Amino acid sequence: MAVIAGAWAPNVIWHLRAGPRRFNELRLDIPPISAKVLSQRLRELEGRGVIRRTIQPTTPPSVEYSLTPLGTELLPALDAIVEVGHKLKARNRMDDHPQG
Amino acid sequence: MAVIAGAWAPNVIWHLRAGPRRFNELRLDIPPISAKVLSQRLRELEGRGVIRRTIQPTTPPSVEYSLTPLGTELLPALDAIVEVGHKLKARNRMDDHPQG
DNA sequence: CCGTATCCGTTTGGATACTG
DNA sequence: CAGTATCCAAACGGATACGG
Repeated sequence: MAVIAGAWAPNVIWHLRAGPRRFNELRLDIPPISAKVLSQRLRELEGRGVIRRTIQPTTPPSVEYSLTPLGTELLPALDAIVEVGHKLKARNRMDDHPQG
Repeated sequence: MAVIAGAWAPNVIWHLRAGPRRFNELRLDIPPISAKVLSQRLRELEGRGVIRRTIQPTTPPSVEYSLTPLGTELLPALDAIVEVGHKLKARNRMDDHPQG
């Protein structure tokens, strides 16, 4: 499970699902994340082979992060967990307010 | 993701996949887990609706933990994550030892 | 724009001892 | 057997300041 460990790691993976994103784009995608933590997570996920870091030779240069093929395999799993979470929340609301 | 948060939570879920287990059985299933943490995780997972706690009126009485239907839905997701982890480990070994 | 370094409060989990 | 209470060290993440 270490592969998705750390605060915001699943969010980072999730926001890369549609294609490459830059550092500051990810910061805006995941509002309350700090630069420090985003940087840490990106480096960890890169070290584990979940994401790839690419420096684009544009003017000005920019850095892009994207999922590796293996990283992409995590998406359905994260989806499934989130969906169970939603069902659980709905059920717990019903327990508290039986008319819901 | 809070649904699987906390140390050993995925292991607890995993070891309930084949049916109910008792407290001390889970302790032995997950060797380095402490009673305190196992107790905490069981209580959290129960509170979230992932597992169910049942007191068996046997002699002596025993306590059994089992997955709820929603908890069972987490198994394929955990499987998928673990499998990606295995592939990642294999790939990283190859990177370090190109003949592997 | 893309980060890193430092400080610092909070949370976590382990060890141990104890209870019904 | 099935936990709970307490103490403690380590890890974590946030805020801030700073560098390439």
